[in-house]
Amino acid sequence: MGRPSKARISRARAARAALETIDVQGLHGLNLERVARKLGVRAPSLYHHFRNKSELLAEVALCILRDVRPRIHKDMSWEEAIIRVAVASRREILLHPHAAPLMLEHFPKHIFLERYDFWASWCPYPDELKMTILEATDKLMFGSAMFAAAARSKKTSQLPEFDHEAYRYIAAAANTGPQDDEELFIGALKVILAGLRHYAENDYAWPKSLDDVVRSASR
Amino acid sequence: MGRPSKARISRARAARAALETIDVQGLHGLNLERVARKLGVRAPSLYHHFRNKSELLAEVALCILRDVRPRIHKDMSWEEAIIRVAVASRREILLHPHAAPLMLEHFPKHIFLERYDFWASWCPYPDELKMTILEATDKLMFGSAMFAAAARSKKTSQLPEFDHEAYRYIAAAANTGPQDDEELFIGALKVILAGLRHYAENDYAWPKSLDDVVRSASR
DNA sequence: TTTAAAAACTATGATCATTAGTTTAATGGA
DNA sequence: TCCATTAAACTAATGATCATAGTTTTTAAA
Repeated sequence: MGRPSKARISRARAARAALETIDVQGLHGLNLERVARKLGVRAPSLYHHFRNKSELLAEVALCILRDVRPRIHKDMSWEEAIIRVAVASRREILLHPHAAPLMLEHFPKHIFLERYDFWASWCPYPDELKMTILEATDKLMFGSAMFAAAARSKKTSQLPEFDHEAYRYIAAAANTGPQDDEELFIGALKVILAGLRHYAENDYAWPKSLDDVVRSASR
Repeated sequence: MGRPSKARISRARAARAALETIDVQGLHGLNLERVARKLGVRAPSLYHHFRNKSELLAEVALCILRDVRPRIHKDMSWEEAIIRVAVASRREILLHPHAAPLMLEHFPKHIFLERYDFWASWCPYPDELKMTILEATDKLMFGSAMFAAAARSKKTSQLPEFDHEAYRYIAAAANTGPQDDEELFIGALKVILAGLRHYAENDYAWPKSLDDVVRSASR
């Protein structure tokens, strides 16, 4: 069989096929033959569209993050918008828990540039704070999503089974707070937003001994 | 060659050998033969100490996190302690950037129980907030560490090269704030701590439309 | 109409995790 | 002390899977 009259593979279709395979079989269950078969071809044919497997996986990561479509508009507050974007991103990642580790190795940095710039133009805080806000919200989102995904992937809970007598403080905390992953995450985001409203105020005296930690950072 | 008079392999020594290999050759450069050779044995011998490669990798993850030894004591404030623990953990992960992805798949949950319980006993905020604080600080730490590690692993910067004219807001922000990874991270932590001091106050009116987001969380 | 590129194939190679079966040494009970 | 069992190494082989080489057929451009 030579070249078909119509191409059976495209980067996008291949990425979708790979993602579906990952969703069902897990990341370790993914191999090129499975993806190819889903497209009606054999494995080596994929090399006409991707240099190697890694490039296909990068396309999968892109594919997931492109599906993030938060419902935001300029009528809502900046704070609400940032929460909606974060929650939408987290949900999209958790739609494909087995694929989450791909985000780390194949993060498509460029697709967030536009979003970051939009945020930066909207954000009412001084320029010096903006990168800190991005660090706080974005990294929290990814951290939270990654670990929730890992737990779902392994079908375990994030907190292990433990002796509630031996660890009574953590037991008390776990029983009292939000029981839902996402609620906990939104709570954490709100703490950050609350912090921003006050962070710039002068009466924030951080312990002097902390200066050592900070100073040793920029070595 | 049969059984040697003294065992050449132990789980701990194997994990160290694997970690050193990963540090030098990267995660993809790791294979059992390399680890075995470092211990003076051949690959199949490792199977007397680990069920499979995955179990060895889990030991590596444990190995890294056990090395976290923050300098804290009850004389310092709770806030300072939490920053020191977070920074120490982040630094330890970044000592082995190629190994960072292992944290995700093989996170040894149990080793943090003790630490969590200690925090929970010290933390001056109400029980309902404690899990939220852990979510915020821990997930931020991991998210920040993972992405910094990924960037170092690939020898790229976290923010891609971009057109400073086209994205002038993000350019302005990037030029103004802290230039150092870790400083940015500490700033984000401080935002969280500042938020905690105010979070419980009643006068925090979150937009009503946010309720939709939160409600849809606990579905 | 000829030619080059594109897109598929089959066959093959290379790398690695893993298993099977063998050998030698330590250990612990008779 | 001797023997049986277990531990810890080995060599050899298997099987999965990524990747490349070389072939065939179709499309598209010159």
